[in-house]
Amino acid sequence: MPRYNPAVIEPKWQAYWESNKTFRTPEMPAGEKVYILDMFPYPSGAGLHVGHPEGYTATDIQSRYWRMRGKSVLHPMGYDAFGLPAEEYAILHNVPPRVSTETNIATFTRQLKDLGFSYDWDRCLATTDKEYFRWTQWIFLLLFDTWFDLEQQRGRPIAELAVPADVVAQGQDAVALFRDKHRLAYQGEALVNWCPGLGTVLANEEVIDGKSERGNHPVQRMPLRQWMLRITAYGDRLISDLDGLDWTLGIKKLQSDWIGRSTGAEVDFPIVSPSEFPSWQNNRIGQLFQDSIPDDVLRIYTTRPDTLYGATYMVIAPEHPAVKKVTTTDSAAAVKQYCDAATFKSDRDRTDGDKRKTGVFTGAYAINPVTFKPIPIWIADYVLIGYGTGAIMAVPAHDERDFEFAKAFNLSVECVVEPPQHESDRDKILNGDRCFTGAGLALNSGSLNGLGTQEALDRIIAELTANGVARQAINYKLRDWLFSRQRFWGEPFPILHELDASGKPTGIIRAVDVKDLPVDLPQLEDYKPHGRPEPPLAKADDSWLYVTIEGKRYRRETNTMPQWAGSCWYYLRFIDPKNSSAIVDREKEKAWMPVDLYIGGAEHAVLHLLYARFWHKVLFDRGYVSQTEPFHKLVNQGMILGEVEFTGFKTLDNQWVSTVHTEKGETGFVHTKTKELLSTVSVADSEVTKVGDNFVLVSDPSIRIDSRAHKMSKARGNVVNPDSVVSEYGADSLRLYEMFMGPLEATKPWSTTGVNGVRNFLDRVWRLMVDTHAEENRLVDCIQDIAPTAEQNRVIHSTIMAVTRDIESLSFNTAIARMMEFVNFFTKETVRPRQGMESLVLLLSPYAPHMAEELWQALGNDHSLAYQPWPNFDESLTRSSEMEVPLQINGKLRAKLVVPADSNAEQLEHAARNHEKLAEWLDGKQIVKAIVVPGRMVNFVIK
RNA sequence: GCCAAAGUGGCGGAAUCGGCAGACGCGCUGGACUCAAAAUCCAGUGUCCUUAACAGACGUGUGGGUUCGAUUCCCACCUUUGGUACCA
Repeated sequence: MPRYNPAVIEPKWQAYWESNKTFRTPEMPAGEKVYILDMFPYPSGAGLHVGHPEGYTATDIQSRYWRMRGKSVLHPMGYDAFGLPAEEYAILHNVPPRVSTETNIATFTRQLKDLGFSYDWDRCLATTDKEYFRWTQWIFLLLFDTWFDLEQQRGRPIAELAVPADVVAQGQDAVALFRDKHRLAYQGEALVNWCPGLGTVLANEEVIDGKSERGNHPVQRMPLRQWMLRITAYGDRLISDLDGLDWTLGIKKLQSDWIGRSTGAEVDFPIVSPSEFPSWQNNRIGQLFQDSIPDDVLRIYTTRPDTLYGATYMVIAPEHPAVKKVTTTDSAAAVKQYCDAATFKSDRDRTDGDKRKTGVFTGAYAINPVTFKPIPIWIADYVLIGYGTGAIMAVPAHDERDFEFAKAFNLSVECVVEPPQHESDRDKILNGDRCFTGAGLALNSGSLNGLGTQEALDRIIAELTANGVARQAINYKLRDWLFSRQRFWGEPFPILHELDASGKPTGIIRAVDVKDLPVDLPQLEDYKPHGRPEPPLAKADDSWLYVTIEGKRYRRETNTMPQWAGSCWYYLRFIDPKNSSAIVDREKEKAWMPVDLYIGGAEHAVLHLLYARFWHKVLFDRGYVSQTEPFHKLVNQGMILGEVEFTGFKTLDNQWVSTVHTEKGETGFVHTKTKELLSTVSVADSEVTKVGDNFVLVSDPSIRIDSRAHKMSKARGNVVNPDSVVSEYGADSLRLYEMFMGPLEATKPWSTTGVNGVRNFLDRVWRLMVDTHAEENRLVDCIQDIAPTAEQNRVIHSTIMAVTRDIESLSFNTAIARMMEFVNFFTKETVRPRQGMESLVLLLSPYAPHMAEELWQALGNDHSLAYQPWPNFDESLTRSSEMEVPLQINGKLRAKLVVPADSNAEQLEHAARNHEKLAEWLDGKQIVKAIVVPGRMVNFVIK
């Protein structure tokens, strides 16, 4: 047989697997199941990136391993294909997004198949498939049909929502609007990034410094009718259910911080004159705190109601509805100017860079409901309209932000929490010259005086609740999910807006009947934005846009769903991809869920995983899935960087500058002292050397050189294309290399010589078994049907043991190292027992499946090894009869001792005391203590 | 600023429980084979000092600590990477 040639072997086995449907998954698991899932890719025009095969190989190894261990394995692949790039491409080239998407999917599929992944391709799906998004729309309708019962903490059908009698009395339309307000999918006004220059709405990521990323046009924030999903209702469950998941603590914390639950109180501050206050207060006593905010108050949210006595001013967000109402005529001009400026800043810009506080006084005052004193109402953009009530009480003595603002605008600071004795700067704090945010004893706080922070908190909430001016409240940093996009290439909403005789919306909406799903996208001639903040679907023909049902005319919803929608439930569809009567068959769902192992990039740690968990919980509440959580174990693979590069810096007159004297300026790297712009120069390996911890120029060691791996990017020109790696080294080498680079979770640099190294290993495996000099298929003569020697057995069985253990703990790099040791050992053996060779082939098969199949065939087997039982090991054969034990004196290694492996502590100590090399160390010394760990070491403590 | 992860040879990395630091691979050096080269095979390869050799000292970002013994545990600090950004 000839030399190892992946270009021949790999297509051969890919064709074999495909035509034999080797990896077809049964409808229902037979015996134990395991569901192993990749985060499916967005099929971009650039094709597969070397980052993709990293996670995909890891899951493929797991899948192939568990098949050989006899489990039913579900291992599917699909495409997250709705989204912006296809639409941008359409605008640029006038190609319908569906066409470019299908081209890209074909490329991705070809590339994935070239890598030999064992997906059940019959289950492949794309979120853009009509039969798929039909069910995405169906789930939206389920969200639309669900309200959240706070008492029961679960979603229930909208029909079960109790409608108050006074609403019922107002008639059918009132009832409909009441229900619409409680649905998990509801319409609301939300601020969007409207870019008049581009004539479109932009995502937050597309806005940089208040300008559009493309074209640098100003972007304005304006409210627009949007579909929202009430994810906040599930906030508590999304936090508490993290407990049972096998995810890293880091990701769990990230999610729980993102949800950001806080507890505190809502408090009403009346906007009345001091003389009106007593009557306002009297009216409130004994009253229930209302959901709707009365006209004469500012409602605030605080986590520290115990500091209420220290509230010396109030701040409302520039977008707060009360701005117009409270602003006095004298302040009107300044207020308008400030608020207008704020609309041109995104949340991010407001907080970016220096944190100098800005604000403007409204001229108005509110009454502090505990001190009864009037306090000024300010407008400042450090208060966000989207959190809490969009208004705060400012307690500068005990909140850093308020303190900064108070100092900037010379507002009074009153200390109401006495810091503990050990706190530094106590006097300053008590004088209001420093801010203190910790817990302490209440001070200058009426009935709270002397109470600890927690007691004061409980007491004040109780008092104010009794007085009808406050109530306990919970808030989340997490906002309701803005679910609509003013884009073409997404799922249309299955929603109709009723029109009156003149064609105006009546405000009444209805869901498209389930039997009429899917609502397909209309054909459009032109995808370009039209200059109004309105979605492109509004340009569809009337035949698509308008619908008449039971004599009423409706206009279709023209927003589309965001890219997240399709990825929220694809893991369910893989279980039953062809089902035409349900999202997934309930029995199959019960049998296959949850996903046992989910591997993907860390960039989805928050949003995708949070959104999918939310949908899953709604499906659970409504009885469509059997478990509360979809993804049992989650692993994030690390990023693969480009090759390590050495970079030096030079001035314009070509003088080297050591990296010690460089820093990042606005337009590039500059000299620390002169601020002169420097050019970066790539330096060859041979021109640098390491001195101490740094690399320096060989020609001038005073010049330090930067050494690092950068993210792969087109601009830098360090992108590695998997296709070219496959054609040069083979898919098995690529797979093996990506697993050998280091731990799966780690960020690691690419290295072409490293790929060469694993290819070299595969060549050695080949030559271990195949006679490369023979013309025909022939094994080497060393392979014999003979029992392994004890030493060979030790290698065989300890390799099986280690590789098995490492595969289960996802430590693929060390598993490969063990197989290399195996090959190094047997290469030297002139007699190679067939059984040992077969074990190696099976161990290697999840990593390098093509080569393994080829060798398996060469060893005389006539069908695929995909379901061949995983080799067993006998632990007793891994142990040798003798072992080497280190001997230490005072913890330092001084000698080594060969003893029978089963020596006990006594024998070990005895042998150690008589070891001739230790004699010189022990001579004239006294052994104070002997530490003997059988099978490990001996240590004598001497004096 | 805050949160998280990580710092080990020339490089990527390894080291189940606190017990021989540097497995495995790359690179490098030498040797065998060859007319020669490639390929392959074999051997060596942390630093320093010394030696004919054995041996020895130092060594896992830095500084402390706990321990018979620390890459591993504790404290403080430095650096890098990723995330986050006034959430009251």
